[in-house]
Amino acid sequence: MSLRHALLGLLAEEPASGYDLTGKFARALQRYAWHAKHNQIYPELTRLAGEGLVAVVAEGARGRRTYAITDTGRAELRNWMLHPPDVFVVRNEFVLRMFLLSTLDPDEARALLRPVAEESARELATLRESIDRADATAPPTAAPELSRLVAEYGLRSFQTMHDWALWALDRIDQADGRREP
Amino acid sequence: MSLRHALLGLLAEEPASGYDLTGKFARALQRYAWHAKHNQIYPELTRLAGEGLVAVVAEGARGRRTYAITDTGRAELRNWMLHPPDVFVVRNEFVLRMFLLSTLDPDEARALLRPVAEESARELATLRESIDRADATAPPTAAPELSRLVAEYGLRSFQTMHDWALWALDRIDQADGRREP
DNA sequence: TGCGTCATGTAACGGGTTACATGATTAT
DNA sequence: ATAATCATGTAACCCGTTACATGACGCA
Repeated sequence: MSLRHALLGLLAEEPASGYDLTGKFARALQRYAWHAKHNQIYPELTRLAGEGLVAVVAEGARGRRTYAITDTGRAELRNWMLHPPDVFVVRNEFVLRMFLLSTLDPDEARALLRPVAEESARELATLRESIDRADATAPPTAAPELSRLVAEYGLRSFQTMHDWALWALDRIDQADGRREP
Repeated sequence: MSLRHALLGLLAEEPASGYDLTGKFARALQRYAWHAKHNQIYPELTRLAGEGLVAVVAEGARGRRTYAITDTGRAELRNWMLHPPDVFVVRNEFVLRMFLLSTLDPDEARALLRPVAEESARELATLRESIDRADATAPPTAAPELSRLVAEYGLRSFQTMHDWALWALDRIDQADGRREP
């Protein structure tokens, strides 16, 4: 059950409402870490509050409830972080599709790989920009910015995907006896 | 519903029993593409057979049933492959944990990153070995080996993870004002 | 004969998706 | 006024996990 720990983790940074958290998933987490929508987030927040892991710290307009993590919640999050499972279960539809590329013929494989090369380049540019912006605003002597680490991981992952897609396209061309200028 | 397409894809290569397919998931797919166990695979095969996408082509000892993909099944697989979704939903607990590294202090983050560096190195070595073995046995003028492509993707992904973990450890050390010899 | 592997299943439960549903506030 | 955004929820269904369950075959 990773959703609750994702929520606890986000609330450990700063208090937020279900709506805010939904936005954070959509903007930051869902591209490479975890995906959830409001209809899953709201009931889970209610459950977490019932268990005392989070608490409502403010109520605003339109029924908005701002949650904050409690000490119990922090302890639960810490415990979860410090005890990772031995093996991580992977379920990645993109990689599955790449795995099954061999069921297609070369032209079709190329048609699938080209958008991969393009989209990874776009993601890469977006991430690079937001990292550069963050690096520039933070003072150079700042405390260890641990959140910078995962951004770098994302960056490198998209770079890898991009390089690989270009390599794969090239290899298909060669095996196919064709050359592109 | 990717499981059925994973099964169709594996059966597109060669006929297999539920037991065989369970083994393929455990050995090949589950580390980076898709995960499923026998209790999910057997019922799905029954369903696929009911819909005419696969068919039993042999029955052996101990109730073993060998399935093969049908023309209908091939058409369904092809259609699925050629129509990828606009956005891929990602749910990766490992990356989520890296995302939440910033909720820990530097010593704890280091303790989590060290095994990452080690395990990715091991995975890398295993994959490299099996790729080299496959490259060596295949004739150099062989037809486009599309299945070689995803192996390369796995290789590069683990390399990226490894390099990143070492970089992250180093960066934490620096920010922490410490040096390791 | 007994252990390991091959081989297949069922049932209950929990997590995640799709679809449905409502209403307040703010900006134009 | 009215559209966009903010803000929260419920219910049915499907997929995946955990636990339970059984038995045949091959080898030492």
